[in-house]
Amino acid sequence: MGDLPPPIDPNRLVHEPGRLALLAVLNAVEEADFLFLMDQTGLTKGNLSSHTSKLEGAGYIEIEKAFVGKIPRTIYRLTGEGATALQEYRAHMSGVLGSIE
Amino acid sequence: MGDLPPPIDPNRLVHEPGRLALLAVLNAVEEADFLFLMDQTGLTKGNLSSHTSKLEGAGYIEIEKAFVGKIPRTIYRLTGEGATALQEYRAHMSGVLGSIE
DNA sequence: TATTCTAGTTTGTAGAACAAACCAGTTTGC
DNA sequence: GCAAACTGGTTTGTTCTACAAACTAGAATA
Repeated sequence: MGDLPPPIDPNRLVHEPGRLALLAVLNAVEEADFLFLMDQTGLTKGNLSSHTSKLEGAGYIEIEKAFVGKIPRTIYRLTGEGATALQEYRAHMSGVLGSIE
Repeated sequence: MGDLPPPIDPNRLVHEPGRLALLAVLNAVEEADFLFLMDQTGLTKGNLSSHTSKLEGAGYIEIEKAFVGKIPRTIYRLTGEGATALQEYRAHMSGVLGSIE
């Protein structure tokens, strides 16, 4: 059964499953490339690209474009702001889920 | 830091914050009317109406329209299916959140 | 009988996720 | 050395959906 829930108002930027997956992966590894992120999140290239752009725009991740030899290689990292947002999301949703049942 | 997260694929019908709030409230009280739900969830009338319709369409809640004297009174209840979906969502998201940090 | 209140539903719009198409550059096969 | 295929993405277009505003039917009020 459970108590009445607290106000539910998660950060929508984090709440979206695709982006949550991205942030969670980057939180775990702290550095990843495009293919690794595709593999881990199950996102298509297009979605991964647009989600990473959105997260970069929010300052939650940073994107570093470099070359390894002649092959372009893009590295993604969580920023401090992104880590904070993820932790806040986690705390918020833990509270919500805890009120259920 | 945290481990790599498990596949993240929450039930979208439940994941949407407005509907999650609705389900969580109904899970706590097991019966509620329109105004109580508006108050508890913070949803506007229009959104509450459309979210309840969607949840009813999914079989997650039942809507009983009755009259108290001459005033129509609509009662909302969680169904067994809805309770199951909510518990599954809770389990899924708990696993995801647990993998963070 | 006109006005307002209650309890919703319907409608219109703006935003966002998603997949498909596209693109620049590189490697491989013939 | 030219074409075809692969890498590593970005851009574009469509569909879905949340949201708020406008609407509605009936009841109480004045």
